[in-house]
Amino acid sequence: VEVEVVSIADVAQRARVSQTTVSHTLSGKRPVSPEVQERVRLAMAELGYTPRRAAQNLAQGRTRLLGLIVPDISNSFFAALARGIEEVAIHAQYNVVLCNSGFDNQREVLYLETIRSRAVDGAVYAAGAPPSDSELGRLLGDLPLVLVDEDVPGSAAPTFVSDNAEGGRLAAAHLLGFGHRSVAIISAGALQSAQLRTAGFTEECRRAGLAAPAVLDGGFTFEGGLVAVETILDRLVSGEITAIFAANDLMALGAIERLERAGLSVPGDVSVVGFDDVDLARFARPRLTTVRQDVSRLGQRAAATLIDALEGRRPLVPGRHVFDVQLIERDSSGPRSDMR
Amino acid sequence: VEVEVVSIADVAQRARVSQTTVSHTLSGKRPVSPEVQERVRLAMAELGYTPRRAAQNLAQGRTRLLGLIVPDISNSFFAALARGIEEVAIHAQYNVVLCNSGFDNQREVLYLETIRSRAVDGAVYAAGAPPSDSELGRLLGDLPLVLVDEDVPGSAAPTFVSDNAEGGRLAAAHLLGFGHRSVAIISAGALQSAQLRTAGFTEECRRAGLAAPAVLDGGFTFEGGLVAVETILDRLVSGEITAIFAANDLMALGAIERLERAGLSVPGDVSVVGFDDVDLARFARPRLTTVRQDVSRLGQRAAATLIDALEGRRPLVPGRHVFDVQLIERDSSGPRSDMR
DNA sequence: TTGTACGCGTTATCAT
DNA sequence: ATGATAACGCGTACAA
Repeated sequence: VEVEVVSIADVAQRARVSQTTVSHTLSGKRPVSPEVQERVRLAMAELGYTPRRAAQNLAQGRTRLLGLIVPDISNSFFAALARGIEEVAIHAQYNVVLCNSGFDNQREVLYLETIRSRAVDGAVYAAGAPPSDSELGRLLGDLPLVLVDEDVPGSAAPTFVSDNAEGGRLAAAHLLGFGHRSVAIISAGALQSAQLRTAGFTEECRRAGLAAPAVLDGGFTFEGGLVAVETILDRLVSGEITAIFAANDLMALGAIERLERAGLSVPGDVSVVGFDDVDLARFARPRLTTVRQDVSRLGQRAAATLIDALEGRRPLVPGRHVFDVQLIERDSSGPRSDMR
Repeated sequence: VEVEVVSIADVAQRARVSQTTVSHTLSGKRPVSPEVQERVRLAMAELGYTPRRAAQNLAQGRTRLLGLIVPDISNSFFAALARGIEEVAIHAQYNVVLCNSGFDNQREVLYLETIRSRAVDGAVYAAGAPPSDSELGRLLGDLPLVLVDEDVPGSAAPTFVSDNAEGGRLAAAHLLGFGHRSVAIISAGALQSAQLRTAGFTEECRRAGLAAPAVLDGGFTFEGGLVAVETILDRLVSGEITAIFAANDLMALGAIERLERAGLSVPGDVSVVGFDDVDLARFARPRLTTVRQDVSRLGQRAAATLIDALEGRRPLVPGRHVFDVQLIERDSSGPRSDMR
């Protein structure tokens, strides 16, 4: 079957009107008499006409497409974020282009370049491995951008993040309250969010007169959490370290896995606290004590702000929007063992 | 700061060449002398030129965009699917437009219309609530489409699915082997995949000379699994039904939740087998016995086939590609209690 | 090796 | 209320 492409000209001819009128019948941007409207609609139906997006895009100078850059869509935190963003987008008649960077800087740069080519009208950027300050500006030009979940130092884009430092403090207060005095932190590289969580936790420890906790790197992955625990296993076994704070739930679960494999019980021997409160946290056993972020609100607010700007309702103003977090006490944390 | 738009004409003028030469310097589709190339590249760099995708799209009649329609991106099965597809796409220099339908038929139709407007070059469709046969054809016209995870009856699109019936049989054989004689199935509405899983399971029961199991609906959600168990709680408590097969892991976890809430132990009192083997399955306690699908292979093969067709390498031919499944025995299933 | 000129399908401007 | 025509920015036959 040969493909026949129906253009607005075909419809116009069939309805015996101009292309202009066909266009306006569709957009409603100027009055069209009922009879003509009827003729046009009939012609469109008969021909099976649908306007080509590519042509509309060129003519209107926009695509009604939003870029969404996330480090890992199979991490359910980002999946939930994507869901919230897509939801808001579709209601405003935008579609979302999914960009999964895998925490890879080159990939993120690639996606940012895509964005610069005006393939999308704007972007929501959850950075996993952001380029340097100056590079980011160069890559993006003046394209509307909002940051979510992760600060990008030097960027003037509006930023939507959870109160990571407060989350760290809450986690610390919780563990300190259980009598833990020596805690290890599993953080993740250069990511601001992880650093803030670590900083908040450390600050609370200092306030309690304790030495700064050891900080390990787990790269935000299950595997990383597992390996991190391995490097301090002796101090865990000896009871020198009695609790672990992981900068996300995945690493916390990895940590628990390794602890149990070493015959250590959670929370009997070691308490573990995570961050995010992904679905996994509630299904895992022991159910994970963690700091909950309101992911969908984060995503929805970021997307709504971007769309408001694209629609000319409100310009994008620099600024950090910080969302409350909440400690969810479950079963992976408890009193220091020698205190029970 | 005012936005200055750089077009190919600006570059051409600055490099003192024609637009044609600029275009070919970029595409490499015809030779350009080294000196001229140098001049053009310099001009592009100085002006910060990036070709506009919208214009390229119109000129070339394509967008290098793939649509991906999934029922629920926050279900980690579909998240993994999306990841695999995006991975293949980006390597072939395509981007993915994420469409999350929420198992809502109207939303799916909306997305299919988007596709028809040639916003994308082709689509991967994981149906959650597909339109009727005839409607689908009407909606899509001749747009390249591949189906994944779910059959759509009446569609001629190449389909990539797991061997759902075999999965059902494996689950049944497993439970039958443990001595279970009365099992309930938690299925999901009109979805082909769920029906095939149910059919395979039922077939194996019949082969063993058993009555056909009761079939409940759980809508593929955690909540649905929970409610489904509730409706047969008495028969579970009485020991009349000793095992449950759920058509996906989420419903299996919901079922377990409700069972434990009712004081029934898994697998002590009731065995539960799921389907998919999402991440959750291995983290939940008891760790979930389930039928594993090779999600990433499914997604990758579907995407690769679509892209091959778009690049003109191989046309899309109707046909079902069925992928092997595998029973993963974990801790949520065991011998029938009165047989131990 | 390089340039000219047209087509892609729509929307915006200006005219009637 | 309707129509003619010019952008929009790029790719590419065709020409030189």
